[in-house]
Amino acid sequence: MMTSVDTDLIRVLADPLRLQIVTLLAKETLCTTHLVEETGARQTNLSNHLRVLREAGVVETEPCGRYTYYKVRPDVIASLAGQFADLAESARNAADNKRACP
Amino acid sequence: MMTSVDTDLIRVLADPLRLQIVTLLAKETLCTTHLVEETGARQTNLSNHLRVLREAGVVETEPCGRYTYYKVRPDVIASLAGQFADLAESARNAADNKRACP
DNA sequence: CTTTCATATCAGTGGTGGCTGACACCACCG
DNA sequence: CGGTGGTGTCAGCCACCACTGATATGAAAG
Repeated sequence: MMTSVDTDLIRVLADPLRLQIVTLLAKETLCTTHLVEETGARQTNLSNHLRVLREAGVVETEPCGRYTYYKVRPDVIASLAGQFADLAESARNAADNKRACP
Repeated sequence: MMTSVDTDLIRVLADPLRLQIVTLLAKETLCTTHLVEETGARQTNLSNHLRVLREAGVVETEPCGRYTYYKVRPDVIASLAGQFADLAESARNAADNKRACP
């Protein structure tokens, strides 16, 4: 039981556009051009967010000619899911574990 | 397979202090005074964050005399864990699902 | 080699959100 | 009842982050 969630990772995913990117990449591997079409955001904006996701280890790149493909790393997302699952499990057990009034 | 995560809920948990509050409350039910001692933050600051957590449905209050006890709602955290688990599952299946270059 | 296109990087800027101090409210206790 | 202590609310300030435009890089096409 760890009951400690990686704050930095959550902060990375807390942005609407970044979460949309991850959701899209979770369905299929895409390159930046596809993401521009899907999200409607500017290329520069997407590139910045992709850099954040890359540095956080959420996505990984795969050059293909002059295109760059992005894919999510499932283990990172699964790890986060596990951390929240542990937190929920801990919360269930702590329901009647109440500290006395001071 | 939903593959859509609640952005607002993540944004609520993306704050370090709020996540610390949730982590503490996942271990035992506490009142505001305890949280002030544990986190070292000002009472006003904590009250503001607790309001955000309350409005997001992450925690619920239980008045006890002139104290107010807070506890986390495990099902909310569990739901979030499930959403991330679905996302990770979707990402695993999408590993070789690559869209053609434009 | 030059052009073109995809992508990344950088500096500047505006808006959102967190922290704080002052104040209001409510429950206990003398 | 009045005092005390716990808690919530509000307005203001400040910092951080997302978005943008300009620019650099790098690879294919002609």
